Amino acid sequence: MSLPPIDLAVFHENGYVRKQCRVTDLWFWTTDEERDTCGDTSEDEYTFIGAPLIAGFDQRGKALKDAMREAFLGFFEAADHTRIDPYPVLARWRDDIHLTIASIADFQPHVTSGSVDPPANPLTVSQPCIRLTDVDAVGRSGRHLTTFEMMAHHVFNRPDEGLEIYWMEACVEHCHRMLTETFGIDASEVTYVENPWCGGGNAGAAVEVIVGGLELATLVFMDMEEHPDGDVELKGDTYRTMPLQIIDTGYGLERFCWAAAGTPTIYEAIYPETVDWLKELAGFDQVTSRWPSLDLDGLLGEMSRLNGIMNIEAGVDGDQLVNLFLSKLKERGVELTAEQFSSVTEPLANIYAIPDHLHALCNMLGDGLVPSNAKAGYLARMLARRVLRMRDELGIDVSLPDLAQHHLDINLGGHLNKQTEAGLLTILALEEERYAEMLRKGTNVIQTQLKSVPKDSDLIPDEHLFTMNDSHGLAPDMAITLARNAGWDHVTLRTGFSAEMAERHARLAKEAASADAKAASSLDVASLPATTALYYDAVYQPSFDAHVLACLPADGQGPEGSTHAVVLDATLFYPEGGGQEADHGTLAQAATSVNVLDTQKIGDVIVHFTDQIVDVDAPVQGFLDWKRRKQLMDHHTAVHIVGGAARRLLGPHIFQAGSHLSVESGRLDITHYHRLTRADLDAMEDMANAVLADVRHTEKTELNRKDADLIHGFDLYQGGAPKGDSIRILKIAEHDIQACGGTHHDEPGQIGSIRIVRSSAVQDGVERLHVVAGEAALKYARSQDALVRASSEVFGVHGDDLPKAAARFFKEWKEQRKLIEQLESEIVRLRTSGGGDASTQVDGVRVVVMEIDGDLKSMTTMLKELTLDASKPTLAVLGSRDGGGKLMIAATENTVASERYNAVDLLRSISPHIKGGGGGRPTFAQGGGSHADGLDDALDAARSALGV
RNA sequence: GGGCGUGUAGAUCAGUUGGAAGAUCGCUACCUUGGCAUGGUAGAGGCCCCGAGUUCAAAUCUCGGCACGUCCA
Repeated sequence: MSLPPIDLAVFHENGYVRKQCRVTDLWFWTTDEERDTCGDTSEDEYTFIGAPLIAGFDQRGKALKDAMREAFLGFFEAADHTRIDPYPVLARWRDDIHLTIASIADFQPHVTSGSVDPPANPLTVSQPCIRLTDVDAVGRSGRHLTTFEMMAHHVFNRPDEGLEIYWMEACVEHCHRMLTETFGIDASEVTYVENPWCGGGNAGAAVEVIVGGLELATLVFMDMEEHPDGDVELKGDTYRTMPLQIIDTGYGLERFCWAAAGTPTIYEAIYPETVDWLKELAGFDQVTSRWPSLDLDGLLGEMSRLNGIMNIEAGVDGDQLVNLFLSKLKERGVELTAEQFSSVTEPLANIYAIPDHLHALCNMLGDGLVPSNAKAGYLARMLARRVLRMRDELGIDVSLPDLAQHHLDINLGGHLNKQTEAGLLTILALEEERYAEMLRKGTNVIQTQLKSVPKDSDLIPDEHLFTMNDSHGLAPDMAITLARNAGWDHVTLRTGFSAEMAERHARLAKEAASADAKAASSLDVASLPATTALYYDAVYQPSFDAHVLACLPADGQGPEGSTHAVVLDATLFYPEGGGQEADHGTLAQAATSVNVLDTQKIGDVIVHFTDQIVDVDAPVQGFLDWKRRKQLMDHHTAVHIVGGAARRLLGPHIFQAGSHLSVESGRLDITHYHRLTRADLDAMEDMANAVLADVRHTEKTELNRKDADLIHGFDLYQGGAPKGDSIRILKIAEHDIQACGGTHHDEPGQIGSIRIVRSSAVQDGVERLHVVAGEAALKYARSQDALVRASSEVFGVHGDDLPKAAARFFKEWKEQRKLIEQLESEIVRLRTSGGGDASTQVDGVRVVVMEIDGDLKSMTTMLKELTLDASKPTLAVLGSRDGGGKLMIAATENTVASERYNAVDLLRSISPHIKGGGGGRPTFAQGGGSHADGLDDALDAARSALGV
């Protein structure tokens, strides 16, 4: 079964009729009886270019957006909706996406699943969103943006519970009234297209709102969920109705602005100042003077109308598209060459994309994101690099921080959510440095990569281009430019290469995704009741009484040595989670006591892995390994305190990127754009210890998610998105407030002391702090002392003098090593000059056969001394008893010595005496063996072979 | 999270099949010059990132670690 028609009173009352589109086959509503296309097809051109459809909005840029947003939100407020503040563009409350891609993303997954109440109902919001899927089309299509505001009105109905605020009829009525009354759009310009929506496991009827050939909004009526027994089929999946009915609307703020401005592209409507500024900097008007006959305005007008019907998406082949454009333009009486076309469109595409990318970048960094080579941070770096590349292509000499400063002032009114302006500019300056460094290295990479490619070649082999892109960050077009500069004058980029590379990446990603399928726990505890967690309310209690509900065979699930999985009605044992390791201890029954080796949470049930069986349906007494628990708590609370110190000292971009708490130490990963110095660590350590002294009590509260978000905001979710609808919050005075499910001290002073041992790099943009606290801090200090003591005993100095002594010994070691080399070669000189016993003349060649002390390295030094002087043709055979016997033979190159003797042959003939082998070049051979006592025989064999 | 790449002189980088550690710039001294720019000659400067393994022999091959870079999700 498919969905029934959307037949609403609001359509009939406003003179709409239902028709089927002859292009897309979709059903749509229109006031025009004659109309046979739905408005959003390859035959519907934009009608608003140069002829705005929305009157009364004469502003441009930020002022236009502000006025438009206010008109929208004001309309829905007047219609009893509550206006809520937008959420961050970084979706920190979710673990499935990095960026907020739609207004409904604010409420997923907890509100849309029904487990948490929405902040208001019905509500209206204008949510800044970022989508990077079509990043390549931005600037070129005239309408694509990576960042936009999705204006919306949302309703969450629960008809089963009698909560029905409004559904399709009222929703479309609101929409229609707003379009025609608030924005004065003629109803004849508006078509409503029925096009069901599905995604992410949900589906529902939906209406697309098309105005002037442009999709201004989508109204989704989400009331179904994917289910095998569902009776509605959409795009191959079956769905059934669900208890929650959600209205998910999305109105494109920037598209409303465009329809009101009627500019050739959307970018001129929302970023006019930046577009003009960049045009001036890039000298765009020179393009016009280059071809005086070219009607630039006419061309741009036709192009933007064409953009409405042409499908410019990422991955479309560039050359094909140009040809298509040229032929379409020709049909419309605009004739120009491919060269003229690209010299107009290429710079414009960059000029349009730069403000868009800067907007996304400022919003992301503004939310406290740190650029990185992985995860969300990489998205920011990619955008920054795209801006820099486009800037360089335009030949504009303005730094990235200056571009951002301009954008911040003009298009954002100086507003950043969290990050400071100085912080933003610092981060961008660093990104520009990295980019410049990458380009500089690129020139070297080109040389090594293309060594095997002839200079007159037309094409660079694909493999080289892939490597340059994937491993060195040089995009194919950039690699071509660099190659041309480096002397490969004729190389060009093969048509369709970029598309192939994207495919290749997609394929690799798919393979990687299909490769990891993790086995879930096989223990079946789903039928057991949720275990009552005692560890939050009684953090200092070491023992408890409980009742055994189940004792299952461990079945290889637990740690080594565990035989059974025990479930109790309540427990004080903390199961591993939130980076904190599990509690250990014992369970005692009458006469027996078993060890708890691990504790895990499976669903709502806490499982104790034990080394023996316990009686089921019987009382039990549990005892924690209190020393272990206390140490884990020391580290956990300490890590919160250190995290707070980092945020206060380093800036608002510090977020927790992960943590691990064990008995030995605590690890805290924080986002930061610099490597940390010891001075940074010392400052944090001082502040952390001051907190121990100053803060008497921590505050632990439990709030439902809605209130937690409202009261504390999203900085709460440092350690990732919590799962349930109830949030535990740990507050350490004003120093640090976080959602955390771990066990914590009531009194920070219990920790004693905190040491930040060192920092290391996890990935670019993430620093790992190694922390020891309490007993572990003491242990650490002792082990450090022991190191110093042991080392200073070796040198025979006092611990304070250790660095000086080590430096002196290292320096002397180097000097003496040099001296030994000199002396060794001096010995050789003495033993071989002036007719010493080791040296014999044979027909004009000095033949040296001698045993020396030393390894291969010092032997080569001596051989050099002997054979590198061309005025003294020499054949030298050196032997050493080092490591089973070494032999080394060399002849002075390009002399009678090298003509007469072959070092390799000679070596092979004598090396059996030391039970070894060897090889090398005819003038230089070396080898070794395993029988040092045979060295004399080997050297004698050499002497007799040489006749000396 | 996955893939790929790179760690060699103070700096930037070469280093072929495992077989004698190199270039350019910089540094020091000397020569050339009235002085400077420049030019010339000579020299100093290396735990070839760290640790194991294979081998007669490892900067080079294998494994592990550390640090950095890059692409993708």
